[in-house]
Amino acid sequence: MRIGELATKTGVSVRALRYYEEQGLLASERSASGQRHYPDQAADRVRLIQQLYAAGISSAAILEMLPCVVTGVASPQVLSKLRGHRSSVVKQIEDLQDTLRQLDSVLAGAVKSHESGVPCTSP
Amino acid sequence: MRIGELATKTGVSVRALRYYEEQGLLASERSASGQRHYPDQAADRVRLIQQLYAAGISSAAILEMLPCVVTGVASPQVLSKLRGHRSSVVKQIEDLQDTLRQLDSVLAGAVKSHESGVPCTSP
DNA sequence: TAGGAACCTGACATTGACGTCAGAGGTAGC
DNA sequence: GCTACCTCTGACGTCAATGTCAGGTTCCTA
Repeated sequence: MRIGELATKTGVSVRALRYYEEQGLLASERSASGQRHYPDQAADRVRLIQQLYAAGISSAAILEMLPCVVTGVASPQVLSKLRGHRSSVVKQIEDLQDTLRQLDSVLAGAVKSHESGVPCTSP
Repeated sequence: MRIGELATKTGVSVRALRYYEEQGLLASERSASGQRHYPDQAADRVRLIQQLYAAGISSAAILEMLPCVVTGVASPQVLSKLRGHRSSVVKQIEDLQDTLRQLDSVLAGAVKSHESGVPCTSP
């Protein structure tokens, strides 16, 4: 498929896809005229990339770990970096759960008292 | 306390604290010479701000919700925004848990096979 | 074969949360 | 009062993942 189709299929912009290629994260075959063509599995890879981005992992780090994620085989160095990312993701989850509790307590208190108190709107 | 102490106490840079004030997130008393002075509770507020930032909430949104988080009273509009942020945090957590599973499956596979296979190092 | 949609490269713009630097003034211990 | 450190404002720099625009080429359908 061409880049536009991949973009609509994955919900990622054309610009972002070209950026992924620029970063070495996503390969493409080129037609004689220079247009990019992708196999079907490219969509999965794009989703994987997005997922790793969402975990706060940089493109350089993704580049490093991507082949391992695909092949399932990693050198010890890459392995330890993966473990590092893993624990950072775990910490992010814990922090977010903390935040969730904060928000929940605010929501609980606010819902109870928003009729009687002085509601705050804009600063 | 002065800004340097607050910075070391919270692990947030002096620059960031001034930025928070610039955004209206953190107030300070000024001495006659113009230096910022903070009460002890400022440290808690800074931590709260950091927590909200970590949840991907923008400074404008934090500014809006901060008084409510402190007082526990919110207007219906702010309340619905808070709910919106809540669900976005929930989604972030779910996404990160997905990523965690991905990383774990990679790690499991890689640990098993990193002696026999062709390890991938740098691209 | 015409014309509009899709694509190309290249380059500059954007956004948010700071980093950093300059030049000047404040604070505190001795 | 000296000295070392702290703080001030203001302004420009950074970084990463895109957005956007320009000027040109390619594809597809009627």
